[in-house]
Amino acid sequence: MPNRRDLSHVGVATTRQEQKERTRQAILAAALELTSEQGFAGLSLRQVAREVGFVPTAFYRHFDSMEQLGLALVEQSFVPLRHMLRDARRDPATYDDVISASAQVLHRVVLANRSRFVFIARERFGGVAAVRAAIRHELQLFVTDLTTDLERFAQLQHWSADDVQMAARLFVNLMVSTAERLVETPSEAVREQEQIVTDVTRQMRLIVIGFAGWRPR
Amino acid sequence: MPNRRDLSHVGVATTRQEQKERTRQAILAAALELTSEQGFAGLSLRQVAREVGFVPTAFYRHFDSMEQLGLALVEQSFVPLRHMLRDARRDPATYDDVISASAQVLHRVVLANRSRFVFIARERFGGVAAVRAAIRHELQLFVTDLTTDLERFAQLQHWSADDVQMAARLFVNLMVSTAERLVETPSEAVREQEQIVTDVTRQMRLIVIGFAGWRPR
DNA sequence: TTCGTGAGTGAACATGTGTGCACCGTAACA
DNA sequence: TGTTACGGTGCACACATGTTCACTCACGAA
Repeated sequence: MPNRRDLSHVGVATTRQEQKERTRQAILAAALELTSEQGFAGLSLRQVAREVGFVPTAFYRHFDSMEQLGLALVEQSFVPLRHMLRDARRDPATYDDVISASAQVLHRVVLANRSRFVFIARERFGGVAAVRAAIRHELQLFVTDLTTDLERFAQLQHWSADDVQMAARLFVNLMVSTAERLVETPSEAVREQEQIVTDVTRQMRLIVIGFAGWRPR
Repeated sequence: MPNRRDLSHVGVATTRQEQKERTRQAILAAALELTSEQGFAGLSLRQVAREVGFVPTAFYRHFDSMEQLGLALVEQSFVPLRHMLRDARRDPATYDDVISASAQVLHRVVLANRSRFVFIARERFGGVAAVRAAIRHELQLFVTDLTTDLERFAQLQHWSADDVQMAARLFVNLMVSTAERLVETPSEAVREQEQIVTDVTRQMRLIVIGFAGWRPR
């Protein structure tokens, strides 16, 4: 029987698969860190290995290629965003406040996961086609989810399906643009960060006002 | 006296600076072409040289570094967009049609300058910091220009300066997002291209409807 | 206690890279 | 008609890169 208490060093409990998972996470973290400086396309396998404390060939024990790493990073980077939207749906805020609440939640999530959002923004149109496609797919999921959410709103009940999706896309675009704006503004610039939050609040409000006056054709 | 008719080969009139300008343009074109496949950060000086038909060191006769090339590409890529907006201002369309006219003009300009828009979209958050900054600056110029344009609209006369700029930013975001959408949709997919145009038309209309109901705080 | 599996090693390879340097040929000037 | 300035060449260098292969050695099952 294996002795799970025979630790190789202090502190970390180490079964074999735990260790593997841990270095996998280390690879993801290192790649995210390096990508935020130079972009994923300009990232080399050897750089990742060096950052992790690897020999280059050990990389292949975890990923077949850099492209696979990129896809894993997309997956990982969208997790906080998916959670944010899931929570928002689970706990439906009062109608009037939902706008400014959303803006502030977005702000908080972006700040707490800065490097992941940098990755998404940077690689959305970056050099690796497979990564681009994966990100586009994730964003499209948001559009369809939000479309079904919007269909429940009273004001939009008589809209055509096309129009509802158009509105959903407008919101998702706004979310993406805002996340990009937040990410390209240094987090110390508190004043400008707040300006972005009030901007997106007003922009959403402007759009919602538009809802009332919209007449489907 | 130099003999300008003594052409080195057929066809092209060749003064020295004309020739230099021509190869400079060739470099820009080659770089744009290659960037659309792999991103500027992953583009090497030698690749550019190979594509142009150069020896690598000749590159330095035209640009100090790849970074300088990147900045020149930004400058060049924004030209059609600047012209589009200049023309739009010069020839102010009738109020009601200005929206769908703008959408179609944007569509036309993006199609005619596809590779340039790919470059902007890709490098807006790409790996080269100086290039990112240059693109952000150009887009900020659009926001301030559009802000002064919007201030002339009757409906917005009583808005605060902040609100007008917020609205301008919403429009510029929409323009950028739409250009990105157009660019990531194959130009043969006529149906989807048209969907994008009608989407942006409706989205702008939705926002303008919001203008009417907006009450500054 | 034995032993296979598999994460990580280390050397080697062919190839790509940025840049320095001496060099050429000719357009543009005196 | 020289003479020069300069766009482009060719070679060299010291790197960095992806991938191969045979290897170690400890976990974890028997």
